[in-house]
Amino acid sequence: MSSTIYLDALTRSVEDYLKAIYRISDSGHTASTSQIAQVLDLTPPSVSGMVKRLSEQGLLERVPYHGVQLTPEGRRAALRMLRRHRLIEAYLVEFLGYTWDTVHAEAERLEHAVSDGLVERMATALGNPQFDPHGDPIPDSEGGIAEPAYIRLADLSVGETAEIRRVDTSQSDRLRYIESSGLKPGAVVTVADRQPFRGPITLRIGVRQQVIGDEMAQLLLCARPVTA
Amino acid sequence: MSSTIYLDALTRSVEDYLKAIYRISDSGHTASTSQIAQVLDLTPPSVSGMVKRLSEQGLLERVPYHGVQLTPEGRRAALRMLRRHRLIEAYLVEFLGYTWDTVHAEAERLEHAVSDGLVERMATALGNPQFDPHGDPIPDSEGGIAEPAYIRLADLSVGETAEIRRVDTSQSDRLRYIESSGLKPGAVVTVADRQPFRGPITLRIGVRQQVIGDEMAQLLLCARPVTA
DNA sequence: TCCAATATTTAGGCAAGCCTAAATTTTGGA
DNA sequence: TCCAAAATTTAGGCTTGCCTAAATATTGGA
Ligand SMILES: [Mn+2]
Ligand SMILES: [Mn+2]
Ligand SMILES: [Mn+2]
Ligand SMILES: [Mn+2]
Repeated sequence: MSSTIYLDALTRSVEDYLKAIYRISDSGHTASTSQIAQVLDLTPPSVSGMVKRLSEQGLLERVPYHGVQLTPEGRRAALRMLRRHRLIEAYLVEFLGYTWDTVHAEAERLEHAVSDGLVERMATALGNPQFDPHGDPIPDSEGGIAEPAYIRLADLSVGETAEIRRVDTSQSDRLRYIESSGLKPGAVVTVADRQPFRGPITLRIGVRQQVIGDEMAQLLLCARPVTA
Repeated sequence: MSSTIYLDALTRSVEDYLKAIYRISDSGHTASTSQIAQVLDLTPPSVSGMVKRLSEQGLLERVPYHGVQLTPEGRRAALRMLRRHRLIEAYLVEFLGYTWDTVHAEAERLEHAVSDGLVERMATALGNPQFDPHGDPIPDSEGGIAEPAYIRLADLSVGETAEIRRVDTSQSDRLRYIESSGLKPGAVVTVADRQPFRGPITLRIGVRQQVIGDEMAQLLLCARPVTA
């Protein structure tokens, strides 16, 4: 078997599969065929076939009918793609006038075409940022990643204050709404009211007030204030 | 038949075929199967098959056993790729520290992944340049291209003075040699001596003197001085 | 004019990646 | 415990794009 995998010989499809599987199985868990199919917008049989090939290549471990998990090699490849994707997003926003709601689609293609060298040049131009425009952490070039544990805004109690740090979506319409509501990463909010049954949440943002639904509140990842 | 071709639905392979055919058939001429195969580093049967598909798609006209020619649609697609390729090269050199001998390979991949929007943003950031780092003309976004008629340095006579404007190679070793000899676009040279039988040419570059072989002299495209 | 060398195409095959339809396995509720 | 619904895999097929080997067409020199 191939003991070393040449990460830069992977196809676009394979790279997107590995990213998807990484995303699904954030904590030691397993990714199912249908979850992968949903994320990549493919049919389950397509995923089933690809996943078999990837396990033969040593990029993931497969238990038929029970899902897959990345091997260390697969994980390395996935993190390499995440670094690329997020640095590209940051670069396009910083230097080429992109906005956070338009940058994802562009990065989704470019991530497969840039060289390692170009990625590092972009990182240098940006000053080696830790986070992309959505607050997603950027893995370092050795494949290390810091995944801070955030709380969803939907889980805060009335009276709590927190800073929005990360946004858990790449859908343009959601992102535009979040921005127009003043809820981008960096915003500090206080929960003024919460209606039961996943009802609307009323926030204080500075002097303003803003009501948001549960679906949006689930997307906003926050950190409680530094207990100085 | 499809009367309009969606240029942004072409595959990477197809885009590279069209560029290659455009390059080969610079003047109304025809591109042969083996020429295309050589440029793209493929076997003639592969080219024969692809070329048949492309002619069915209306991107080129094919006379079996006698070569192909781009249709207006095919030409449009080829020029679109040239614009992308050359603007990407210019951008990487201007803003990301690339050198002219390393930039081609990167652009060869990125040209297929960028969106029209990104290309135009790069063009704007650059101030809509007319030429890339190698002196290759950049087609405008409507598909117009100015191909100035240059003289090869190898065709200048003793005593003639000319400005180097364009370099007809993308090979890194050649480019590095040209740069180290002070023969980049912009350099003004005078032919001091020419040996017969495609022998070495001696140039004066300012106060310096430089001897180059015929192979190199063929790559350097020049303009005679403005006859003020 | 003819024929051998050269160029091109045709034939047949393969891998990657996708699909639909059918078969099989797992699972959760009665 | 059992069985129907849901999840997954298998079977079979298609397109793209490449290859090698064999057949065919073109061409230039004797
Ligand atoms: Mn992608
Ligand atoms: Mn992001
Ligand atoms: Mn290319
Ligand atoms: Mn160039």
